[in-house]
Amino acid sequence: MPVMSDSLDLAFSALADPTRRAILAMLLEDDMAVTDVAEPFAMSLAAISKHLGVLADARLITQEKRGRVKWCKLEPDALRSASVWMQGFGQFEPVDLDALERFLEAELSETGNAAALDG
Amino acid sequence: MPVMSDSLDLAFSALADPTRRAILAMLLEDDMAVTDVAEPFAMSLAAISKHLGVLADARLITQEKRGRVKWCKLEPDALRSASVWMQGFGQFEPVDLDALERFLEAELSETGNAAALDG
DNA sequence: TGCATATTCAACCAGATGGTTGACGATCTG
DNA sequence: CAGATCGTCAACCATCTGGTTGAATATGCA
Repeated sequence: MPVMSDSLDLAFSALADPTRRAILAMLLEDDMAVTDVAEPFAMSLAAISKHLGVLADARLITQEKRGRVKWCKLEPDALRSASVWMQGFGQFEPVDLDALERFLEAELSETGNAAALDG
Repeated sequence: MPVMSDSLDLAFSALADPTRRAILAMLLEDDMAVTDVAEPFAMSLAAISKHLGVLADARLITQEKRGRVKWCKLEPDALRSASVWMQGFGQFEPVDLDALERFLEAELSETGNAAALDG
C-alpha cells in the first residue's frame, strides 16, 4: 500500500531535523555546493548528501549540477505552504521577526557546528 | 549520548503526520475527549492515544483529566515558535489566510476521514 | 591518458515510528 | 457490587530514519 505523503508531510518531516534546518539557514545566505554544505558538520559527506536529497524531495531546495559541482539553492515555496498552514494556529499574535534571528543563532550554536550566521 | 531534540524538532516532527495535523484542525474548533478525537479515524483508540501523546510532548496540545475523561486542548505556543522560525524563509510574501482554509479542507478530504470542518 | 575532486550508490546497522492486539486501571452508573 | 466506558500500557511487528563505510560514477585538469 502506497504511503501517500503529501507536500506538507514532506516539508514538516524535512524540517524536523536540526541538521537540515541548519542547512536551510546556510542556504539562506547563498547557494552552495554539496561539499561546502557538508564542511561544518561532523558527519560524512554521504550523510549530508542524503539530507540534501530529503530537502530536495520536500522541494525546500533545488539542486542543479554544473560541471561536477551540484549547486544547492533555497526554494521557499514549500516553506511558504507550510507556513500558511501554521498561520491558522499562530494567528493569535503577529509574527516577531526579531525572534527569528535569535532562534537561528540559538539553533546553530546548539547543533555545535561552525555554521554560524555572519550577521 | 543524549539525543537533545529541541522544541522545534518535536514541533515539526509532530506536524509531519497527517493524522496529527487533522487532530489539530479538529481541536482548533473545540476541546475534545480522546474517544471523540479518535472517532472519525480508521485506526485504534490506542493509536490515537499515542498521537495525542506525541502532540502533548511537542506541547502542541495539553491534556487535562476530569473524571474518567481526558480533555485535549490546542496549545498554540509551540506552533508559534515554529511559525516564527519559518517566517524567516517565507518573508518574501505576506501570509495568505484564505489559502489556509483551502489547505485545511484539502488536507482533511485527502486523509479520507470524516473530520471535515463545519464552516 | 591518468589522477584528483565531487557526488552518489549500495549495503549495513541501531533506533525511532506508526500501527496492531489484549490486558489492565480508573471512573461512572444502575 | 457488577457492568460499562475511558484511556493507557505492554508486547509485538513492519517500515522508516539517520548514520556509517567502501565502491562506483562523473567531471576537471595536467
